[in-house]
Amino acid sequence: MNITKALADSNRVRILLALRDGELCVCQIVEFCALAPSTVSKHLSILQQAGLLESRKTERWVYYRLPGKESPLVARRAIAWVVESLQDNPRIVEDIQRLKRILKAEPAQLCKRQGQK
Amino acid sequence: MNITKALADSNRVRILLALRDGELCVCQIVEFCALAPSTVSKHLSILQQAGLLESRKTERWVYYRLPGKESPLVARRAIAWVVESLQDNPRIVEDIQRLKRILKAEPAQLCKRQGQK
DNA sequence: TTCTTATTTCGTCATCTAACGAAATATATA
DNA sequence: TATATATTTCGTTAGATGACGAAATAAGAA
Repeated sequence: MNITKALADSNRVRILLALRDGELCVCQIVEFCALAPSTVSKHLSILQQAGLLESRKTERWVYYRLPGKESPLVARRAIAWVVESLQDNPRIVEDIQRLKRILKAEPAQLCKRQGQK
Repeated sequence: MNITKALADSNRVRILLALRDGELCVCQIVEFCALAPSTVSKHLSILQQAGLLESRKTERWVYYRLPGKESPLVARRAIAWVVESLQDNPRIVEDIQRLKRILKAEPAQLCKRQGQK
């Protein structure tokens, strides 16, 4: 099934957990993952295809978020399982810390235009 | 993580659901999957490695089963999710029907020695 | 012991996948 | 208009994965 394949890559799982506290735009996720934008874009598309992410576009930026209460239960349960299973994982805990730093320290660095607003 | 990778292959997921009603020996799983024994053995080992299966050996036969209540919660939740998500899936429903036929029709055909007992 | 059966391990091959950079697309600014 | 920024699409490549058959291992039965 789509969902299990989407969850089989660790970078994709990390992205899901990074979105736990709210949406992020692609440049922020790219910075978080430390991967090429094209690679991240592909990961995001696989997650969205599986119903594990939703997105909205504003001006030049695309924001991704976890599916809301209207979304299919299968996907939401999968995410719930991932979050419960991994939120105490050392790697993930460190990820979240680092994400907070990224968001605080350099909002203007990531999306250049966005920072100026 | 191990579990998500183990769930990423559809034959492995089918095996998990086939074990929902109780343990099966490898020959029965081989028949069910219609794959080479070596392939099935590898799948079973991956599932067991991930904590999604347990096994016991009796005489010449190895029986695999879903993890019991003593087993780690993470694995049991993953299986619960898989079962809930897929038990109504047409392919899986057909799988279970076919499994029942396999178990009834040719117990002696599968494991030759076992059938004679 | 030798033979049969059940399962696993190993080596090989074809296919899948994640990574990248280059180019295409979209949108806003100069 | 041209330029800059943000994201996606495409083509390529290295490495992972699933399939098989042959051989190894385990455990009775002849």
